[in-house]
Amino acid sequence: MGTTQVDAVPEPKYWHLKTVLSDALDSEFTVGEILPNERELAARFGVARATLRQALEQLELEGRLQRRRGVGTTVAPPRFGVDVGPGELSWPGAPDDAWQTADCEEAAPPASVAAMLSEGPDAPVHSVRRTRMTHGQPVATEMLYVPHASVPGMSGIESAGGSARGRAVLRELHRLELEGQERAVELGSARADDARQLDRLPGAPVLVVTTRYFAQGVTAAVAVSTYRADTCRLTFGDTAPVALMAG
Amino acid sequence: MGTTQVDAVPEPKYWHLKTVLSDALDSEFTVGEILPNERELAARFGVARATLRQALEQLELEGRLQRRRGVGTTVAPPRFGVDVGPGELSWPGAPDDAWQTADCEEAAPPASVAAMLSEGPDAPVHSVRRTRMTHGQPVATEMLYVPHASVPGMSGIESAGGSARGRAVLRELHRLELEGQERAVELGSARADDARQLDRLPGAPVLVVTTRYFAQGVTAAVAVSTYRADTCRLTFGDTAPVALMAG
DNA sequence: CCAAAGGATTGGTCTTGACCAAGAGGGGGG
DNA sequence: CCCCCCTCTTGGTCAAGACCAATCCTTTGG
Repeated sequence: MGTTQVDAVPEPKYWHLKTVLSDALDSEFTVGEILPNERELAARFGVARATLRQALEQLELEGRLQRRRGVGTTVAPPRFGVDVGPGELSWPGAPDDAWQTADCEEAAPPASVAAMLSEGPDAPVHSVRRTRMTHGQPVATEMLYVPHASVPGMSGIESAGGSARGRAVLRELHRLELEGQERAVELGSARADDARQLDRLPGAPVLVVTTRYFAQGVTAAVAVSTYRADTCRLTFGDTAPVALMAG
Repeated sequence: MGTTQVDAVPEPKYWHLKTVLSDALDSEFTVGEILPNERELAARFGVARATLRQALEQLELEGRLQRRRGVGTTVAPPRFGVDVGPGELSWPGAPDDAWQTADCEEAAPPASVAAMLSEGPDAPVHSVRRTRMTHGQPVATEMLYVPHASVPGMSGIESAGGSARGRAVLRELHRLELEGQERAVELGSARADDARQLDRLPGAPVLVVTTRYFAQGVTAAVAVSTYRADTCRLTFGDTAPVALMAG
């Protein structure tokens, strides 16, 4: 009766709260500033802490907030523009933006990767792990799967694992003449080991970039790169002009 | 004392639960099959419903599950491989995979887009909305922002809004000789209007692809494409061989 | 025979309250 | 003066229960 007809589709509280907080972040807070703690915020907005947390989780997913246990919730800086193209294997690595460490073992690749390898799912592969740093922060961790057949020059040699062997595999790969690649991006949640590398909790949202490199007609390597979705915007190369035609 | 030393870092219940469910999905369920309802699952595993839901949300984020209110939770099919490159504007649209409808208005672009336009943030732009369908399902919705200056041929003409005008803008754009593009992918959460187009709830995780098209040295158009993160794997072109050099 | 009404089912939202674990910071002992 | 330990703060996890909203399906009435 007296109520205006605004509530045709009632908005969830956490959704409205997210909007309010988002506006407040734009107008009343600066990057790095710390917000009041969750209990106080919940009280201030007159909602349960669980509801408030639902709003905060949304904002964290969008990269607006950063939360750390024992510390507090801070306003996140804009996402890094992280260049991922045309293929990390060919990327020299600019200063303040480079791949670090490259451990290597003989772990079997996951089924989804094994299916891409030309040598069959049981062929031996090198598994090289490396981590990408930007502005002093880890933004990605990658598993590179290289069939032994792709780098025959070092098979059997350098039997020790670790970063020395990993770098050797990468060196051999760079000698190959890569003919092309296939690439896919999808959303995932960080496994426990990836989360540790990325300084996040298990299950944190990540962008998974799967790159398949071709050489001499076969799959020379498969890279599965896991980027922090909260801090990264993936960009694709510095736009060498591409031929586009009219429809 | 008597406890074995397994619990160095106790695993959250929802995380363990997610693993158990994930394994069960692989071995005991088929795509499309419906799971027991949340209350029963929670009882079966001896956890609170909130905890069970936390595990289900993770699995949904990973595209393993699909949940619909009033219906139930079903096992999701593998993600679609959706081709997004080298640029939707140049994509003819295969059968069963096409852009539909193209409504057009004069809405002002968001600040992040306005900043990319060469004509300044206040220049008039066409805002074309279209939706991409795959296998009968909506997988993406896009807002295309085209400065009036980019399509002078139709300024003032076809003053009516709607899909006719939208298609006219697209037609004019195809006549341009595009010189290149910049592209970025990031994680976002669906706004209310996007969620409606994608048949999802507001806040659903989406992959936002921002493409900037260049023509004659200026930004001819900016496309913001919003893909359902639960059902899509973004792929980039059918791999025209790329020149890669050795390090 | 079809359409409207109504109830049962299911996931979505919200509350209250409790405890746990990671950091930060202060105070005391070496 | 430095380092260790304790405590406090903060976000993370978990429980139990209530109600809401979308959907499906049966029943009822035309």
